[in-house]
Amino acid sequence: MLSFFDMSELKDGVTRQVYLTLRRDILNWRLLPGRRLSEKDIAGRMNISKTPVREAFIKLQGEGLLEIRPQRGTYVSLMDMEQIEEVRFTRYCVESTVLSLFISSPPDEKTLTAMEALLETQEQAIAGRDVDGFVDSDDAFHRELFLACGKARAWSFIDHFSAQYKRLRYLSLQNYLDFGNVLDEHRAILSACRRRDSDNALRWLSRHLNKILGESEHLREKFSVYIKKYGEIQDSGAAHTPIPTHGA
Amino acid sequence: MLSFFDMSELKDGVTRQVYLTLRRDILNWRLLPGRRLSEKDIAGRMNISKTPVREAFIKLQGEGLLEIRPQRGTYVSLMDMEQIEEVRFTRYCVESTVLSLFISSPPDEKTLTAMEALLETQEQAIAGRDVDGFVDSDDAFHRELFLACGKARAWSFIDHFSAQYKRLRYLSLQNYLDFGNVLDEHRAILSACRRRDSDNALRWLSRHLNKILGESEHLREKFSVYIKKYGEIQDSGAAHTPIPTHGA
DNA sequence: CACTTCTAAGATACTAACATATCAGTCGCC
DNA sequence: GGCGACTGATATGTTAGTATCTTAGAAGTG
Repeated sequence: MLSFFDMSELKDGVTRQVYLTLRRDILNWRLLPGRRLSEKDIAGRMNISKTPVREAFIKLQGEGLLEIRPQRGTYVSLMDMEQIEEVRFTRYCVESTVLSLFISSPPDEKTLTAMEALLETQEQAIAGRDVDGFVDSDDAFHRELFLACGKARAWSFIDHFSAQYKRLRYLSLQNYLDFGNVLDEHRAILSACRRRDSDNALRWLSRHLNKILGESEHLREKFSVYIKKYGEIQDSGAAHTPIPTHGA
Repeated sequence: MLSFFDMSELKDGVTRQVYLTLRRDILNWRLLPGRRLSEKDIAGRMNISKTPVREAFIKLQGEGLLEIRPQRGTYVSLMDMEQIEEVRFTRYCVESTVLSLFISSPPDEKTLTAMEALLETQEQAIAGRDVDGFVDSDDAFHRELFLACGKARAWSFIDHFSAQYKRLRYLSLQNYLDFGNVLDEHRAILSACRRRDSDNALRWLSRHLNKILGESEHLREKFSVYIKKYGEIQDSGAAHTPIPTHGA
């Protein structure tokens, strides 16, 4: 319940601290889509001036997490389901190729061991109902795959514009508590890699990345106020309505 | 020879103008890799204050075109060949899938016509030795493909982190004047699309995107001062040496 | 001469104040 | 009552100046 203006630590760069704090709380759903943010307000709460806040806003806008309307206001982005789908598509295009690469090259025992270790980390996160820890080890699992193929930067490209995707994943995990399924999918992918069974590895990866969209149909109704609508008037509606903050 | 502080127009957003001006001149090679930029200096030349310059710097850093060293200085990024290679890899993963999609779905005559029109635009650019115009229509050609498949955002993701790739392409075109080859490749891809010949379309796409790396071997020697070195001391060397500006 | 310390210039990081645009609500006119 | 102009509050956009950090080079020391 520590709200988004914690400021317990600010060693390097105030701008960076603001950025990290806001980013975490948006992905956490402590700051809900559509919520209005104000440079002045946040600067005041954090006892800093507006400029670092403003710069953090700009960075977050670049990741699609904030929408800055010039001279009007800044809002936490609504969930753009079309964008999330295209992130998934892009990611699948790249990651399936990386997975094939990994399997077709000589199996890298060190990487396989590291990935197994991450699965154990995930198990622990499940036991502790630690959504954040689970999400971190999920990312680390996939990242390992890219690193093993010398595609670290390709991962960081994907990671960079996956912010909205991650926000949906967080919601999905919180609501369906399907941690175990994700873990099973990881196990299946890894096991197929060990067997050098490319077909099955790709099948499981596809299922793994697609699942979030399958679930999104269920989420769509329940969380429709947080989802961006097309075809309606773009400048009003849900984005402007005050939304209960349930956390501050 | 109009240098990078032109300021002929500044209708909306000073920050945006600074951003666009700097971005153009970096991709143009009017601002060379390794060159030092100063907030104060640019602000002074443009008769504006430092903040908009600073914000433009941050955006350009996000695209990998600038390197901001806190409290030290801001430099035009050196060419990071490994990053460019991974951009190419990522792009090929996505674009080959999009191309397959385009061919396997019913052929979209409107799109094919539009792409043919773009080829004519390219021909004109070649006739006029207009590198910028050529590059623009090159991008437009590929973008059309993504739009036709409903993957506009996927294109914008790729486009966003392709800045360094584009800079290398500009150099390659200026030095090898192989406009015609690029045009031929586009024609081959389009013609394969018309014949719904997926294999050949993909082969030509692969050749098209790979070419830049083949050429980069030749460029590596001639332009080595502009290329990022790994394994050396990261905090000194070429990046700091004053480099002839040949334009301002 | 080799090495350390000091210093001043100049870079980004940040602050505080001002400029400009937007919008909801109100006033006044019909 | 209905409708358009005005206005105050407040948002971001921009400016100018201050603070802090880094570094090159001078000065001092063995």
